[in-house]
Amino acid sequence: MTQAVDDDTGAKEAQARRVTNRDVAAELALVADILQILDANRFRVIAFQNAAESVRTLSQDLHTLHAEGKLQSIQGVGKGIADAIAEFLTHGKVAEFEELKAQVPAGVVEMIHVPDVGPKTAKRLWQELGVTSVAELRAAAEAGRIRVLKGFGEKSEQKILRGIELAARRTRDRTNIGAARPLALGVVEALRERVAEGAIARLEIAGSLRRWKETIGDVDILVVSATPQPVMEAFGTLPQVVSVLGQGETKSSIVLGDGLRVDLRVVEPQHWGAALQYFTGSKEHNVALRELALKQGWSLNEYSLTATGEGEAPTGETRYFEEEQALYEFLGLAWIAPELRENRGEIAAAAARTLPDLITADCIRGELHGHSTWSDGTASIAEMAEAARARGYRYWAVCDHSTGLGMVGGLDAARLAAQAAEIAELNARWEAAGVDFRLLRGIEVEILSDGTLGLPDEVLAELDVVVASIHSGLRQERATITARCLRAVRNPHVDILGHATGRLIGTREPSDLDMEAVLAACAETGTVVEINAHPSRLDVNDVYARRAVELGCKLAINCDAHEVDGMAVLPYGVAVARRAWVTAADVVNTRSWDDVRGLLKDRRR
DNA sequence: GCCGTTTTCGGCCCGACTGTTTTCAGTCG
Repeated sequence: MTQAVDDDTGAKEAQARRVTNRDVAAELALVADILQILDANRFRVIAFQNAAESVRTLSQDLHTLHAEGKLQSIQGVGKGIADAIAEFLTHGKVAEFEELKAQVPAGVVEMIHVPDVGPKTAKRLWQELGVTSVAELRAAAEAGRIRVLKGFGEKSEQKILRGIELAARRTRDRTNIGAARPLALGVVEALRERVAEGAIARLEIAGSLRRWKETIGDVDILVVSATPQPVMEAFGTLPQVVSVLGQGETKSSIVLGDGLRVDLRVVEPQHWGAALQYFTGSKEHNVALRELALKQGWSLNEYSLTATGEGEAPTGETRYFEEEQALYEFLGLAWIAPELRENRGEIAAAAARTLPDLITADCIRGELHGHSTWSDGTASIAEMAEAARARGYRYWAVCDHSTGLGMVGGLDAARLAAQAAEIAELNARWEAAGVDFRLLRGIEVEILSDGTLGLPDEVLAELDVVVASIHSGLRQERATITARCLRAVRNPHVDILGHATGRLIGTREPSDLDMEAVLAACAETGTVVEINAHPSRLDVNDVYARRAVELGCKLAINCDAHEVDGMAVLPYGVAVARRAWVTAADVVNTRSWDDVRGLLKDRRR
């Protein structure tokens, strides 16, 4: 359809079409920062922060919701913010926000992202010293110009310089879980080695790592110890430590070499349940839980419940919980798995006893996407199969790249036939030996730029499993890449849509796909949606996986292994599924191959 | 600015640590 563009309205609207959920979330967060510096009502600030977070984790596209007049259905978005979002979507900016931005230099907003510099500090340094950027902040601190201000001293300057240093050290705000988890486990191991036998009675990694969030802000370690002091000292002097941010009687913070911050908290045994709950979060879950407690007449903190006098218990009565589950039960809730604690309906479900029976890693009976030296893998098919068997799998699909992905020397029909002979030979050997394991013939077929596939249909039809993925042209415009993806999904031979958005966490943005349309098409055609378990991908993510199941899709959790150790990432994929409220029944590769085959699209084999 | 098995108005979670103070504000989680 073509339309005359007779003024700049059309151009603006064309530009506005490129506004993404992420853009809106960033804008709302920026407004929250500015409002903080301007010392606005703190609840107004929180409202913008909440709205930003809701938009950021939204599964549906804002443009769609706007067109349907449903912006206010987003949690934390009322009339005011809905109107602002609508204005941003159509015009690319919001008049009211532009006025706010004009009041505070962008560099001052950046300053509040320096650790230990908050809105109050940034505002004073800006207004009293004329500091308007992080660079100027560093210069002022180095020149000793900050200590002259009332309430600041030499240590304040050092703290600011250290904050700038730490901010520069970390390449991004959050660390990928695939990097953070081994680092955290290493800290725990080193800590245990350096304290006396029995000094640590209980220990758990809490925080976003316990919730298996895809990126980790910092690591929270919770400990019960009769002798906290030596534990604290050992923690502060671990070999991994590059900086000690603080050390008190019950709380210490350190920074590791790559900038990851680790907090250690020591609590008494009777506080364990409340403390573990508290430090596991999320903040949003905790706020909702405390509100629920207040309605029942109890104030909740990291130690206990204390009666407010509003309920039946006398004011000041205190309840302690040695286990987390007892705390949840006291509030009338089933225990909630950490992965669900994001305030996405889990508290209501726990109250109604309708929480899902979440999938676990040992439910996985085989995988439907992995590579070998036939394309860009580092191990032979036989080696990969042995690794799969060692993990207790009953089947593993050899899905090397097809032609159409130049750099990895993908398989054409002839090489695929040659590969089939190798697979058949291995399968025959196991069958003769009575081994309950089989390799599946598969392909990771390239979705070409127009939505056609890297191999012809008649070749795909012979295979057990066809995974279709996009590896290039990821930056195509929304309508183009969506149509391309839909065409592949509608191919009757495509069983699984591989790593749909193509994102690489922290380094490559997801494609601008209309995921609602893609997932709906997967549901309609019976195309299985992959959760790619590689921690740099985790694609689809928890939000889309949950939406996929809501729309009626089946999922597959695949490691996309390129080496024998590549199957070790399975827990990350399972965690995405758990965060998406997924049960074993939603995931095809929790079943035997005979059952999986019946669920796949192409039934002509 | 948002929101409602207390409410369309009046709430909106709670504590540790730090640095600079002589009682607390700021920051963070």
